[in-house]
Amino acid sequence: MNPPAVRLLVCDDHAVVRAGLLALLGSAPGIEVAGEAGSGEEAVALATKLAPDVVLMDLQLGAGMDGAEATRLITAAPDAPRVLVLTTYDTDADITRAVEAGATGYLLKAERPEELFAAVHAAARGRPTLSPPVADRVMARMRSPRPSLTTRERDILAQLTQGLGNREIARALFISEATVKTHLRRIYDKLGVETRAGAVAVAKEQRLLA
Amino acid sequence: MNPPAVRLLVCDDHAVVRAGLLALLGSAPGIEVAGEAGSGEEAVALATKLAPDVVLMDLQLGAGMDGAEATRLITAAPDAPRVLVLTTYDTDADITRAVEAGATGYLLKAERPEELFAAVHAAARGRPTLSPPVADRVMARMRSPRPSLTTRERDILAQLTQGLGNREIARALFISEATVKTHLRRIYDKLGVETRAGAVAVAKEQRLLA
DNA sequence: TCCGGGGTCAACCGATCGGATGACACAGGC
DNA sequence: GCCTGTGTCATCCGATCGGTTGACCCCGGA
Repeated sequence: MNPPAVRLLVCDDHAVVRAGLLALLGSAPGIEVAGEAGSGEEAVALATKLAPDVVLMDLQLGAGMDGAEATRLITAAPDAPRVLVLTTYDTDADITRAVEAGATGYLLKAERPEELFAAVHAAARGRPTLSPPVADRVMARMRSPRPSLTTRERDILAQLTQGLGNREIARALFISEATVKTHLRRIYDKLGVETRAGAVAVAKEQRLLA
Repeated sequence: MNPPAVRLLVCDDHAVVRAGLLALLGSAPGIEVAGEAGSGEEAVALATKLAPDVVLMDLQLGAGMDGAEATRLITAAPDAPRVLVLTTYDTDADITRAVEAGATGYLLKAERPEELFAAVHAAARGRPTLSPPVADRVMARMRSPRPSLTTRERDILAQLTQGLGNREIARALFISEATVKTHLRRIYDKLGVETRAGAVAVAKEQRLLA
């Protein structure tokens, strides 16, 4: 006799995609779709109410709570369900945030459906799954120590992406222009750029900010 | 007796999403999924080979041909199928390019599945469908004459997002620095920013390029 | 305890940018 | 034929930025 089906909660803000996932997963062997959520808030609520085995979570959820935050809240509960992230992007920042938030696995939407089914089952047993491109990035990160920015540098960068000048950034963060310049220099070095425009481009490209 | 089912070709580069759409649409009344494509090139080829009534097209297709280009090629053929764009984004640039490429409708993935079914049937009969947010943007564009950049201004902006200085941009485009500055000034005015960093941010944010 | 990383600040200088203005050529539309 | 939009170029100047160097404080780990 087969083990009981994995009870699954699907969270994705795009109704069409969500409906597609429900239709797809509903027909998968050994998987039972327990519910669906269109926002992070809803996912957190339903995770408690429905007590599924696995939550399939998109990271980009439009307005409101994002997928990483929802994952954090869901996995914080005692006897929490496993969270399997299913998203489009494989940037370092996204992966890191998801894993730190307690995700059990990280799958790309570009993955084959069979891989998704397998990952859901694996997650139910607490076994992690990473899409190959994601695994590559994790490995690469291991090898190259830390290309990441400090908290303060991210603050500066955030202001920079608003198009503010040094004086305005200084005022916004209650520090001197000199300090702003110091941070900017380090940011340029870390990002491998020479100008503020380049820094903004890299920041947006690699999603370095929330 | 019912009319024959609408024959549909689904194009999306994310295998999981594509499989979900197939599962979803396969169970919809009056719709028959004729095939699926994971790239623009494949979609163009299958559009000819399968001669579907409607092609459901994602705009972001990762590497290779993008959805707009595929739409252009598909609709260029005599007796071509209708192309219904189904995507995540509702930026002016995306909408404009899709419509210019010959799309019959523009739906967001956030739309309800029933709307998608209705839009597919509408498209089969040549009737356009626009998601409400998309319609809003089109209307807004009608009212405010010109928020768009000229070809040359986009060239400049593209260089700017590489973090290049005025001199480098000038050399790259074989024009003088003075000309670069003139274009930049107009770009700033159009985008409502004051600095190059701000311009890059807006460009990335609103996907004004590529 | 010493050391290193993170965060803060200062002063100086050359290079670059942004602002303002004016000009010319060419295209297409009225 | 005129006018508008686009693309090109120039000059001048003040403001800002980027580069460099040096410094101080705090904290936590070796």
